[in-house]
Parts: sequence; structure tokens; C-alpha cells
Amino acid sequence: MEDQKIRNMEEFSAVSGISRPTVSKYFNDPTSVRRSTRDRIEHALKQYDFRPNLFAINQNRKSTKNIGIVVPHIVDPFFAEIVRLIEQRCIEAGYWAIVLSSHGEAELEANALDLLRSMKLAGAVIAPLGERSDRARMMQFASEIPTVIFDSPLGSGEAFVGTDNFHSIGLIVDYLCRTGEPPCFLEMPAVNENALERKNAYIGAMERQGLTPEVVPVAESDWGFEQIGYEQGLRLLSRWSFPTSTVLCANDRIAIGLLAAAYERGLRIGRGPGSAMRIAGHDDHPLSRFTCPPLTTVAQDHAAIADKSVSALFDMIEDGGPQDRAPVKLEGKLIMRLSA
Amino acid sequence: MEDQKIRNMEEFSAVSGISRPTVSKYFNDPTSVRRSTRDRIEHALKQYDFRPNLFAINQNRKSTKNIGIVVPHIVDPFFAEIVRLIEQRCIEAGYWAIVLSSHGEAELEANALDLLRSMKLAGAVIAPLGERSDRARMMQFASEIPTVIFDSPLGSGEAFVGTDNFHSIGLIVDYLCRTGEPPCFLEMPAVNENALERKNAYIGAMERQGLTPEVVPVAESDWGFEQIGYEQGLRLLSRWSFPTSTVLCANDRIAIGLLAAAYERGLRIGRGPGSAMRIAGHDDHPLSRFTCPPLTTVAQDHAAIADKSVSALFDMIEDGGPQDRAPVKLEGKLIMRLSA
DNA sequence: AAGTAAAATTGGCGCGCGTAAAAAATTAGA
DNA sequence: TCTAATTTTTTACGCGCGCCAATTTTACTT
Repeated sequence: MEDQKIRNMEEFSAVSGISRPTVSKYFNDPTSVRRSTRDRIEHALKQYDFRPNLFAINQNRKSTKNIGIVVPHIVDPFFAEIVRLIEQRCIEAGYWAIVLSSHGEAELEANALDLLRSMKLAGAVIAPLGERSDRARMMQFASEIPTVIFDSPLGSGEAFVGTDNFHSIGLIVDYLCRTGEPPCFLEMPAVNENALERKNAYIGAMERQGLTPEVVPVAESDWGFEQIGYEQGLRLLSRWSFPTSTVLCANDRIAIGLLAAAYERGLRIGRGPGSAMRIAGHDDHPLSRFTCPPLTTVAQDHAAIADKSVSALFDMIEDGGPQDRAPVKLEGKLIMRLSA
Repeated sequence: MEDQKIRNMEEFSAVSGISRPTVSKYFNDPTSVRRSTRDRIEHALKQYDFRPNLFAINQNRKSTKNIGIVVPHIVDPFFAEIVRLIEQRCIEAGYWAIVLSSHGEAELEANALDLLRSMKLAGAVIAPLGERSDRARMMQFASEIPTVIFDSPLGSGEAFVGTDNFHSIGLIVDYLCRTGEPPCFLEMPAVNENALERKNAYIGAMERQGLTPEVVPVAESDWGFEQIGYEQGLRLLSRWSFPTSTVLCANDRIAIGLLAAAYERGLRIGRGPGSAMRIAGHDDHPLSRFTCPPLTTVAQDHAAIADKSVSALFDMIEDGGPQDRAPVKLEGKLIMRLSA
């Protein structure tokens, strides 16, 4: 490694003995140059370790290689995992992913969109904040830049990838009815479309079986799901006012909170004979197999969501711009553990 | 909102009636222009919603406003939370944060460093992967760009912010000894300096009390901590070979796994009279208050880590480049819950 | 050996904006 | 009202690289 600093591609092309346009060509696609020149460049690269300036690259490219990713909460393991997978797919395809989190705030989401708009993106993958999202703004964004929405749909017409709540909730409702007392439904705050859809899916599934649905409503509207499940649990358990002893939670994080409350009240959870109640969730949160007892839930197929989102996006990019696509609804998988 | 598209600052300056250099000045600092011209610009901004191209900005600026953040695992809630806080501080200070995760792989960490090097960063905040990190490369990086290391130290001499493991482990060892049987120590995989330091801190704290330390070793070397704690727990509990009935885990994620194993074995955990064992952790993981029972642990002060890291970084940036600084070691806080 | 296709070079424009210097305009102070 | 200080405009260069057209070199055919 020489100590001489290479300041730009010009200088690098000088020391490598290859012309600048060819060097540029190499960095865009190493296989696009002849083997011998590629070797010479890579040999020089070992001596001088030069990297093209990212900003200059992206300023000039016709089609940039940047994918924007926006999620409501990067702190939520579900989104963290999906982002990780999407990022991976993008990198494999030679793209660079810019990850932005709304941190639950509509203003930050809007900022994120503005920021991305100023970056000449090749495309974007977005999980909307939900109710509080600036829908019009997001639709506008999606009309300018190839965009795939995931997790929670925006409205209709946009490219969407997500879990089929009617299917997945149906799965677990059926399972719970088959194996014991029919479940009541502890809903999640109405932060997005999923919240509403899962509730409706529950109601539909119960009615299909000729049973009366029992929804336990929540008043909160924030993303502190564990806390909400916990408080709700304590409140209801203190005077046992759950409609039934089987509780289906709208997601695993709610269920984790409820489990904590039940534990605190000394209730035995599970499907065994000596148990006081059954608790089930939805999502297959990374920690749901380590709860006490391990949580019965429906797994969202993280990898599939990431795969389908990215491939849908690449399709759009190749077809040259935004366009309508049929929504992709993935089927969840029942994960039977001990809590229900 | 007019439908006319503004393609660049030139066009925007035309429609706003302000010269381009002044508009440029405005975007760098809105307060740097006269009130009346600021109003005119902002008025035009409402009609045409133009944003300067991010790449062009950063290509030309003398000192860019970009901060790089690199963490071993964005999926780990601890890092996710810290990243969120650091990001927030940066944005408040008018900087933009680029977040990159190594996803546990040394190669990705090296890639991340290379990427950041090509971005003329103002500075970087990095939590190293640990043992597997390319130390030399990272030191090299830190010598070129103002860099603060957090969570796990690299070597010595670098600007570092982290928890004082000797203090925090001391706190909880003392507490556990004071309130019951002295703890054994379920170590974490030796992925970084923290792992070693916490073990040594435990040994030191025990010896200070004239007690013999009992370390339960782990063979694994990956980041799947819950799984490791769980498997280790099952293995040891199946023939009760924990040295004592009080187990201090090197971190909360290990403890969460151990709690799951103990639950599976039907053991009652807690400090109450009818309990079979006590389990404690370290970090105050976001879910540790929702475990069964809630986990006694030592809280790392997330906000303080973020604050100190960012302010140390800004100091370095203002002082013009990398330089040696005394490491900042923060004191943890004992969080007494029910598990120990 | 000549002929042809592929690859590399030369030379040069342009991206969108930062920034500097000098000139012009505006404001504030006396 | 005049001068000085502040702000804005004009003009122009440069950042580092993508990309293009024309030309020259290289590699492969027959």
C-alpha cells in the first residue's frame, strides 16, 4: 500500500495506466472491461485503495443505484429484520440501500420522503406509518418514483406486499376453536390498516364458525405495544373481565405484554389441563419462542416479504417507472408453541 | 402548489426572484439571509416545493454534514435504540446520519467503512463488531475521520464512550450477594471486549468480597444470545449443574434465554421464598421489564451513551480532525425487578 | 496476411450546487 | 441626507464523475 493519496479517478487512472473512462466503466461493472485491463486496475487498487466519490457518482448517473427504505419503527424487531433482508437483496443486486425510520412520527416520515425525493432514487420500499401518514404525499411520491408498499397498505392501486391477514388470522382462529374455547380478540391500537384488517378478519372467522366475536378494544394509539398489552391485561385480569379464557392478540408484542400481566397475576398460561388461560399472537416476533411459555402465533414470512417486495420493485424499475400492480398477499404459517 | 416542475436551484431562483447564490445561502442556513428575502424564498417554497439535490450539495461542501453510524446488529434492540438516539441528536444539530449495520459479519463491517470513507464524512460513531473486526483498518479509519467508538472499546487511545462494566457488574454482584446466595456468572460469547471485561469485573467483584467466582463458560461465538442462554440453561438445568442457584448473565438477552429454559423445566424464578433460583442480567433490554418474572438487571444509560458519543464527536469535528481523548465510562443503574 | 469486431483512448460536455470576488443594491446610523 | 455597514447580485470557477462521439488500439477470424 503506497502512502500517496489518490484524490480522484483522474489520479487513479494515471497511476494505474488506464484511461479514466475505462476506469469509470470498471467501477460500474468490473466484468465490462477486458480481463487484462481489469487485472491491471485491480492490481493498482491494491496499492492505492481508491474509491470513487459516492456523491459524484450519483449526481451524474442517469439511473442511480439507490433504493430508499422507510419503516415506521426501526426499533421494532419485525421491521428491523425485514429491513435487514431487503438491504441484503439490494446489495446483492448492486444497489445501495438508504434506510430511514419515521420513529412513529408523521413529520419524520414526511421528512424522509422529502429527503429521498432529493436523491434521484431508483426506487423505494416503504412501510407506511399508517393512519397518521400523509397519504396524499405518499401517493404523490409513489407516482414519481417506483415504490413498493409493504406491511400495511396505503389505499389501493399501489404495489403492495404483505401478509394476508384474513388468511393468517383465520388460521389461528380455527386452530384455537378446534382445540378449546373460542378466542376473544385483544386488538392493537389503530395505527395502521393491519390493525383494522386483523380485527375484521377475526370477526369474519368467528362468524364463519357461527360464533359470536368478542373484541377487547384499546384506547391508546401509540406503538408501545408491550406496555399496552401489559396494562390492558392487568386491568382486565384484576376483575377477570376477559370474555373468554382464550385471548388472541393482534400481534406478538401485545401478547408479550399480556403474558407479563398474566404472570404477575399468578395465572398459568398454556393449553395444558392446569392452565387458566390461553394466549396467542401474530407475527412470530424473534423473541416469541423465548417467552414463558413460548408463544403460539402466526409467522409472517419475513424473507418472502422482503423477496417479493424487492423483486416487485426491480420489475417496476426495469419496466421504467411507477405503475399499477396486483397486491401480493402472503400466507402466514401457524406456529404452535405452548401458550395456546 | 404549482404543477410546474423545478429541476434545480437555478430554476427555483428564477421563480422565487432571488439569485441562486442567495438561495444556496438560505438552504445552508435560513437565518443567514435577510428576513424579507427569507420570506420570499419560503413563500416560493410553498408553491413549488423544491429541494436541493443531496449529492450535489455534498460533493461541493468543504465540510459535509454527514455522520456515519456503524453497529454490529441493527436487529439488536440495544443498538437500534442507541442508533435512534444518535440519529436524533445528529438531525437536531443539522447533520444527516447514514446508518450501516455489519449484521455480525466482519466483511460487511469493512465494506461499511469503505463506503463511509468515500463520503467525505464529517465524522463517525461506531460500535465495533469486536473480536472479528479488522482492528488495523478501523484504526486507520479513525485516524482519517473524526470517530467515536462506543459500546465496546477497540484498543486504547481512541475516543470511547461506554458503560463502566467494572462499576455496573460490581453493583449487581454486590446486590445479589447482599440479598442471597452469591451469583455464578453465565458468560456471553467472546464477541467483543465487553464480554471479557464483564467476566473479569465479575471475578474481581467476587474476590473483593472474599468469595470464589464461578464462571459458566460458553462455547459459541455468535450473536444469537437468547438461543445460547436457552440451550445452555437446558443443558445445565437438566442435571442441575449450575454452581449456585443465583445466576448473573452477562447480558439480558442471555438471561431471556435462560428464563425460557428455567420456565420449561418448571422452575420458579425470583427472590421470593418459594423460588428455586434467581436470574439477573445486564443492559436493561427493552423487553426485560416484560419477562416472566420481570428481569433484575443493570441499566445502561442509552440516552447518555448517545449524548456523550455525539457531543464528543462534535468536539472533535470542531477541533478539526481526529485526536486522542480520554474514554468516557458511564455508570450503570441497578434495576431491581422480581427475577433476583 | 488482411479483415473485422471488440475494447480502450482522447477530448470534452454537463450534472447541480458550493463558493469566491467584485459590483450593485439595500439598510441603518449619525 | 449622506456615509458606512450589511446584504444581495453578477460572474465565474470548480468539485468528481457519467457519458458520448470519434479515433486508435487490441484481439480474434478466415
